[in-house]
Amino acid sequence: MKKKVSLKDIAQEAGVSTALVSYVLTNKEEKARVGQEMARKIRKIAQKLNYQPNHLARSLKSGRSDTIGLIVADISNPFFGHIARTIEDEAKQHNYTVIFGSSDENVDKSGDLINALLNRQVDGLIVIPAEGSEQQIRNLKERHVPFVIMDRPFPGVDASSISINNAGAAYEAVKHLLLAGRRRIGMIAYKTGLHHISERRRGYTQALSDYGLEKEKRIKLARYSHLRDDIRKAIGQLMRGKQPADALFFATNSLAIEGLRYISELGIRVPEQLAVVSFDESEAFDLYHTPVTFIRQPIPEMGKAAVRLLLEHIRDGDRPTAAICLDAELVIRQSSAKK
Amino acid sequence: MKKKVSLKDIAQEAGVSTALVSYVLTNKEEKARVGQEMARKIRKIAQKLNYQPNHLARSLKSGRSDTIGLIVADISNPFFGHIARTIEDEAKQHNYTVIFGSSDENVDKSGDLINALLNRQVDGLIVIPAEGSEQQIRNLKERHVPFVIMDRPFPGVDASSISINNAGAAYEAVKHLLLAGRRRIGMIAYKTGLHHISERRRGYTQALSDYGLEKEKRIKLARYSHLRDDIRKAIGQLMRGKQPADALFFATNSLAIEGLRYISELGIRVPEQLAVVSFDESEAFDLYHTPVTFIRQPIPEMGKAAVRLLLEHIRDGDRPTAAICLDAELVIRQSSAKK
DNA sequence: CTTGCTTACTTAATCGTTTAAGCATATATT
DNA sequence: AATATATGCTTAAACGATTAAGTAAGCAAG
Repeated sequence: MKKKVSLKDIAQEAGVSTALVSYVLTNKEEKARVGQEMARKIRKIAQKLNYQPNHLARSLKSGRSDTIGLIVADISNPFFGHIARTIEDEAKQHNYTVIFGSSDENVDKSGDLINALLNRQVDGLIVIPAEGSEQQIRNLKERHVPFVIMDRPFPGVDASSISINNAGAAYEAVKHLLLAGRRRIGMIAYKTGLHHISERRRGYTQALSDYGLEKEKRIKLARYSHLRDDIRKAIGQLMRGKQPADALFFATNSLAIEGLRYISELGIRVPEQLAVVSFDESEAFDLYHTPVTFIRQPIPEMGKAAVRLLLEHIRDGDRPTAAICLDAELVIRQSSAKK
Repeated sequence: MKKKVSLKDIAQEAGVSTALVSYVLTNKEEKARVGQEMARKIRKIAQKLNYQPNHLARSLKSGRSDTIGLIVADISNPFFGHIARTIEDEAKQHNYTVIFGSSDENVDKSGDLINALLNRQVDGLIVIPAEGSEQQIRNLKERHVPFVIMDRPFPGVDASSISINNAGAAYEAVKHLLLAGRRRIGMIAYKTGLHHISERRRGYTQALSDYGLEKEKRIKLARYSHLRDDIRKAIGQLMRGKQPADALFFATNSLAIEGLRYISELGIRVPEQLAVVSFDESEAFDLYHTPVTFIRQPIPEMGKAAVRLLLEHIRDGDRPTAAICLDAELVIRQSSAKK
């Protein structure tokens, strides 16, 4: 790469010190009482040489990089992509840049990522934590790194977080299925200890028991690493016997998409034979022969809130933590129509 | 944020100079002839204090940031998300980090992004260029910034690029429709001068004329900014009259998804009444009632190739440019079945 | 004509790291 | 004994920018 133009080059050309150039180009001429003539000259030279400040050097001096680190599970998953996009936009509004990394739901990768981002001197982190990364989060807290957890708060950790009312949303979804006349409602979730998923399970369970159906609980779990096989097995189990499920509630969109693939293969009719509701949005839900009822998370609001809260933490290291909880919306379509 | 541990802190604790600490921690003890005893002591202290090198300072000194910049159109679009993911993984393999930004298919944003990334001293760029950003690319070349163009090469610019055989893939897709007995094949593409789209159009046109159907050309264009409306209008036009289209070829997945939504609304039967083929992959294509035939781009290979080529350019500023062109694969499913 | 205030700059230290060059001291070679 | 070599460390400059503190010249006031 061609050598970049530095303050020194401009200073040389103008016959002055780099300090003066710096004062002018950072608009501190008043304070530094730079001559108008000279200020104009410096600016002209800077323009001519196409000077671009070296952000690294500036950061080193100032201790601020104007960069935030984002850790998601997998940037190729549209849910996280969408989050990343809103964070990017909101960050840009505040003159921040985003560095990201995918943890792949893996604790070790997550730890490496956190370190890599911190070494690059990010001013703060937005983390969608992987299972088992609780200790890493505590560690951030101890080190007084400004950070915000998104999507998956840890109940035992006092940290700022942006999340949705997972239990409530799941409750509404299941209630909706019940009101549609379904009684044997299965749920397929990830096999994980992450709080957002347990909450969704809790909402499901609560709804069933509020309707006197606690005996009808049918939760099946799938491993992130064996998604396809586990889902097929789960659906196989739920649909077999004389009392097959008449509704399925999926805890995330990836579970639903994989599940619907199999349901189509099996020739199960939706919604006549089986109603379907899923957490999260997906383009695939629109194109399914009967558009899928789903729970829409307010992703743009979540992203904006995350960035704003993080910036407050960055600006004020002592800002008390805040757990922001937003509401999700049940979007009802044909896949959960009455029997 | 708590003050970070620096070389100075370690040096102080060990009672030596920072230079010595640096030699040890960068494994240059041999060269610098550091005593074994001392090396061990320094390493122990570093561990105890949990020293993490300041990447910014290192980069400032070395002139290398071990960071590559990625510019996509929109990270929330799964196609770009997928690309970003493979680039991230491949970069990590080589100890590089990725900073990204979404251009929104907008020249001004693209320019701002390029500058923002370069100011942050990225070692190189991978760019999926927006329409009209040709001059920005030329400018990169002039400034000797190492970069690789992905997905959308500019025919008039001598730059390294990774792309696919767009015309060939489109040709195969249309040929496939012709062999399936379709004769009134419409195409819906973006209204853009970007080469990859023109190439797809060229492939379509070529296939028609090779089969003696040049008169049957029906290309409709949609604006990125008015996707929904333009597609509805286009499909409306293609399907009306006594010679409605019996097949549709979509130039990208977002066009297809929007198009299929409307096709479902209109109650048009696929594939009986209308065969459908789309460029690019999508989960939605699997869940469509008749799984959609599509052209699969080799995204993982493209991402890997892009990173590798970029790293070669970074290592050797004089490396001649290379235009790598990969083949895409037509995945045939029911949406394009014989009439 | 000395003191003090402006104005318009420069000097120099600093951020954290790297690395060539220098400087003692000890040991080996002739 | 004089010289060379090896060993183990320190010094200091550099990367590019920021900024407090210093300086020099001009001018006004006492």
